[in-house]
Amino acid sequence: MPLISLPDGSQRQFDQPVSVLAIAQDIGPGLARATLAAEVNGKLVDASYVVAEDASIAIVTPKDPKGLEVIRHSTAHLLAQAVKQLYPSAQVTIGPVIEDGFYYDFAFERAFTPEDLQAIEARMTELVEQDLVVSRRVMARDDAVAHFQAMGEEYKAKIIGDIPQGDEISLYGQGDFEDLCRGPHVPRTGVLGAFKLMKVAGAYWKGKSENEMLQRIYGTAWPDKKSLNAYLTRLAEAEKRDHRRIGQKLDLFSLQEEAGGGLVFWHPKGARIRRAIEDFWRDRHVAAGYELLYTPHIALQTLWDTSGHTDFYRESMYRPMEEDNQLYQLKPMNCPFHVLIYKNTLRSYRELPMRWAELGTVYRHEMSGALHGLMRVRGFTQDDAHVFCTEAQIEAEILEILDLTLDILGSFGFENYEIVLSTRPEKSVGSDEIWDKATGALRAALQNRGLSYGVDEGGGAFYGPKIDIKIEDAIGRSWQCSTVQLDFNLPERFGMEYVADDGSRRRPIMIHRALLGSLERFFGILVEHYEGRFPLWLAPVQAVVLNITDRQADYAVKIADSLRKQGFRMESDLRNEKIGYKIREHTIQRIPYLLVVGDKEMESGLVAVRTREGDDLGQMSVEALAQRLQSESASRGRN
RNA sequence: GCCCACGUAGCUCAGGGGUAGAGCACUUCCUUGGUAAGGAAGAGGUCAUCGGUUCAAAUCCGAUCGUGGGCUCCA
Repeated sequence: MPLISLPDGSQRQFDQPVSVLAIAQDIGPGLARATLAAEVNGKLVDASYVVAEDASIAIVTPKDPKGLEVIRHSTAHLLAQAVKQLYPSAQVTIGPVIEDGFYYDFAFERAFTPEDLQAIEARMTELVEQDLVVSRRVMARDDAVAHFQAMGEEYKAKIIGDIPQGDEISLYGQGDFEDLCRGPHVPRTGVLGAFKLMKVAGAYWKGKSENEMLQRIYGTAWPDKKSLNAYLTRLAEAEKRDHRRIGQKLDLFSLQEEAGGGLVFWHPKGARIRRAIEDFWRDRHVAAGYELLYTPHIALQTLWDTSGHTDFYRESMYRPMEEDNQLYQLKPMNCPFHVLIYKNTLRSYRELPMRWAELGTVYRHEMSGALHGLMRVRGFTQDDAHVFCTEAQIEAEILEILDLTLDILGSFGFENYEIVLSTRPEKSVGSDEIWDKATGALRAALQNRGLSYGVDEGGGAFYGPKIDIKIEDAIGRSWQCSTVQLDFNLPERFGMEYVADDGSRRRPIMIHRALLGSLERFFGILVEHYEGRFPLWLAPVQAVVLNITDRQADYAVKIADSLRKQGFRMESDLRNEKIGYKIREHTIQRIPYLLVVGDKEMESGLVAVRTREGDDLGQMSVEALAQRLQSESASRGRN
């Protein structure tokens, strides 16, 4: 006689055990049709699940995030069924739900082709039309192993072997296909349909590179066609913002095959933006009490032995080069160099904290397959800084760093952050006391500024806890750029000291921090964030003067020169082309202001101003325009 | 590093065992036109590199390099 409590607080009494579906039916036929699964006392179950006792129940429909997960998971099964029908020798492995969709890994003697994907997708659609009933059954563990082995599904058998003893082994069947699965699943294949197979890729069994390579098929699935199309549109939007594409069109940077992979060439326009970024970065750092350093690009390998990099980081370092019977190492990091400067003289507690920053270019031999536009490169410039301080100064220094970070990121239009505090991992150096104190200081600093943050327990580096800050871009993607890490290791390895007020020698705390991460990567993110429409203070060309006929050529040049002398980045386009053509071209180049000069402007001594958004601001004097540019530039796009 | 795909003019791409194609960009000429593409002509390519198969290779095969999507990695 189950008494069912619903989320709205209402209750329903049933004479005998009832299925979730029957309960939904009892509430309304519309709900029954939409029922995918249910949460019974907080546990996610199938629609066919029978409730025998009193319970609180929430029906899961496609509108529910959990419903969407069920749809994606069931679509993954649908994919597996279609693959097994078309390619019986393929073995199924795992098929989890991921962000925006799902994938399924198969062991198959060859790679799936795009044509295969089309065939599989078509078969999936047929299976949806057949509206197969999805049913669940439970099997004893040994029986299940034997069952899958008999079917030739070695991987499934292995997976069951890894399921803890005592756990229920459930199988889901639909038509001729049955798969090991925890569930839950949709009641019928007919409720699926808004899906698309996206791509094939290789993936290692269990994600380990020493294991065999499987064929992974990625797909996306949604409650309805409208959501699917919205998602596909979103993907197309993201592709339009691709920094590689925009970088090419706006002539910002390139990667050169003749130079090697992962090495960035900044073209004049990209370099202008970079300089604007760097100038701003330096000014803010000096204002925040940092000293700016320059250090070499190579150093004796023995330095990297001391720092421990040749032990921990060898595979990412370029091979050393030999000179004068000594090995020199291209630097993958700047830290040891800053440490050397620290150690150049005896330090007093009176000097601490010391804040040293450097735009330091480093080289890391990233795996060829990992390279990606500007986002993952082999030579890049870190906006690196190291703060050396006493234990007592940690919290105050972290506060300073957080303030500087949020100020700088905000200036680039990033106002939403996701902050994670990572604590001590199992393998680590340093005493319990220092870890507790340091982690507490990080936490206190975050709380002091009222910042909400997550905690990644055990996610810190072996040498100290850290705070990572992810920024959210214009289309909601998040990127990790900033990191603040405490380091108990390098000061130890290098024997760093300072003389305390009691005359004793103490070890300083070292804080590593980068705000932008790598200039190359941050630039790539900026390009995508602004879709190449850089705010005025960053725009490589802030305004271009366009003459209508040759008669105004001298006047156009005069206007451009005048503004250039006032510090604006100007161009003039005197080509013998129609004004419409020039406007189109420079609008596509995303130049913020187009200054049109014809006979009328020349006579009145004004310019006609048009923005890249297409707004006509009318005529104005050069002085008025300069003032406008000045204040817009100074605001950095903030109101 | 591993799996798959791709590499043709500055760019975007078509073609494909028998003398290399388009659009845009570029150059020259005509046009001097008021807010997103005026017209004509011309120039431009060892078809990524190296090797193999073939009477003949841009095309087929292999290796290398690079690019893309994943995996892995990312103190």
